Amino acid sequence: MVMPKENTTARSLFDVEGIDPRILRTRKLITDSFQTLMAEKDFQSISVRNITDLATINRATFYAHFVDKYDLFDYVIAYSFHELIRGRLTHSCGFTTNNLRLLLLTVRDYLSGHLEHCTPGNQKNIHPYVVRQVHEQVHEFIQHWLEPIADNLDAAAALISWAITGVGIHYSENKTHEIDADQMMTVLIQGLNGIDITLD
Amino acid sequence: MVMPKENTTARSLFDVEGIDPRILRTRKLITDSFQTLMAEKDFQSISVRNITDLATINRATFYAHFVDKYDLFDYVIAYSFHELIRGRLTHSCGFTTNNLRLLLLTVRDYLSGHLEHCTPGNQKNIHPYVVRQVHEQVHEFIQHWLEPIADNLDAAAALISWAITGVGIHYSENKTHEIDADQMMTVLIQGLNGIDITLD
DNA sequence: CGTCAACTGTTGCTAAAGCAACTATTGTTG
DNA sequence: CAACAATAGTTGCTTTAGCAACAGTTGACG
Repeated sequence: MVMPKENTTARSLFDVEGIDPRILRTRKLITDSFQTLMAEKDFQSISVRNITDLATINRATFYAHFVDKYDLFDYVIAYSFHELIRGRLTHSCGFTTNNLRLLLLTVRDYLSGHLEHCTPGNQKNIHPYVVRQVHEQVHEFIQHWLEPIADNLDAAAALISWAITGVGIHYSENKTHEIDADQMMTVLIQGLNGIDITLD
Repeated sequence: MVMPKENTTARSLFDVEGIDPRILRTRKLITDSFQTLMAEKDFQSISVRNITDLATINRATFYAHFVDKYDLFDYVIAYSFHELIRGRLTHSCGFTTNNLRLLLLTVRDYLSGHLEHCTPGNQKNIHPYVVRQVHEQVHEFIQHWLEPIADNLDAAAALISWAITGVGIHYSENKTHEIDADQMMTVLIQGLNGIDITLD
C-alpha cells in the first residue's frame, strides 16, 4: 500500500487546496465514522475495524492515512478545535489584548465540551491528548502573532501559549469564576511586559 | 478511463454481492446527489457537472458508471421502485390473485409519488421514463412467476405486466375510485382464463 | 452575426483505494 | 495451560477514480 501523497506546499495542516479529492473524502469518511462511534462508546473499545467498516473503506486504507487510532484521535481533536477557532479568530489578526481573551475563551469552551468523554473516576478532567492538541493549535496562533514583534520568540510563545491553555483548562473544569478571566489577562499582560513584550 | 467491471455473475441488476465497494460508494454518491438536486430543481436544468460537483466525484467517473443523465435517471427510478417492491413482495412468492393485487397497489403508490415532479401543464401526469422503468420491473416479476405455468410466456407476461402498469397509472392519476381495483382484478383474471392461464 | 462561456463526452496517464494473505499480538474461554 | 478467535499492522498486486486536455455542442448576449 502506497501512502497518499500529502500536499507539501500546503500552508496549514488543514489546508485542503489542491489535495486529491479522494484523500479528502476518505479522510472525512474516517473521521465521521470515528466521531459517530465515539458518541456511542468508549475510545478504547473502538477498533480500527469498527471505524473502517462504518466508513466503508478498506482497513489498509486507514493505515495509509493514520498511524493508528491514537493518531486519528489527535487529528480529530486538532481539526475540530481548529474549526471552532477559525470561526472566532483569523490567523493574521494580530497580538492584542482582545485577541488573547478570545483565544482564552475559545480554549475554555472547547475543553468544556470534552469533559464528559474522559471521566475515569468521579473527578471530571480532560484527556491529555486533547490538551496537547489544543495547545499545539494555540501555540501556532501565538507564534504567528509574535513573529514580527518578539525577540525571544520561542520562549515567549511557549510561555503565552501554555498560560492560555492552562487557564483554559482551569476554567473549563470549574466554570464558576467567569470574572477571573480578566484578572488572569491582567497578570498575563504584566508578565509579558517583564520580558519586553507589549500589547497593542 | 477504464470502465468499472460489473459483477457478471450477479443474479439481479441491484444485487450488490461481491462488487467493489468503491463502485457501490461512487454509485451511491451519484444517485444521492441526483436525488438531492431533483428535489430542488427540474431534471432538464440539472447538468452532469452539478451532479458530480455535489457528489464530490470526477466528471469522468460519472461516465464510467452511466451513459448520461438519462441513463442515471432510469437507474434511479428502477432502483427506488425495486426497493419499494422488495419490501412488499418477494421475487419467488408465486402467481396468485393476492400477489397481483399487491403488485398493482405498489405500482399505484409508487407512481403517485412521481406526479408532482412532472407537471408540464395543469394536467398532472407521469414521466414516460418512469413508466418504462416501472413496467420493466413489473414485467420481470410477472415473467418469473409465469415461467413454470405459462405456455405462451412472452405474450402472457406482456399482457399482464402492461395491464397492471396501466391500471397503476390510472389509479395514481385519479385516486378517487379505490374500489375499482377489485373490479379490474376480476377482469384481468377472466381475461387470463381466456388464454389458458389460471390463478392459484 | 459572432464570440464567449459553459457543458458534453472521450482519452492516456497518474494516484488512491481495495484485496488477499501474512505475521504478530491480544484476549478469552474451555 | 492450550486453543481459539479477533485484532493490528504490513505488503504486492489489481482495480477504480482523478486529472488535464481535447474537440464538439449549445445557448445567451451585445
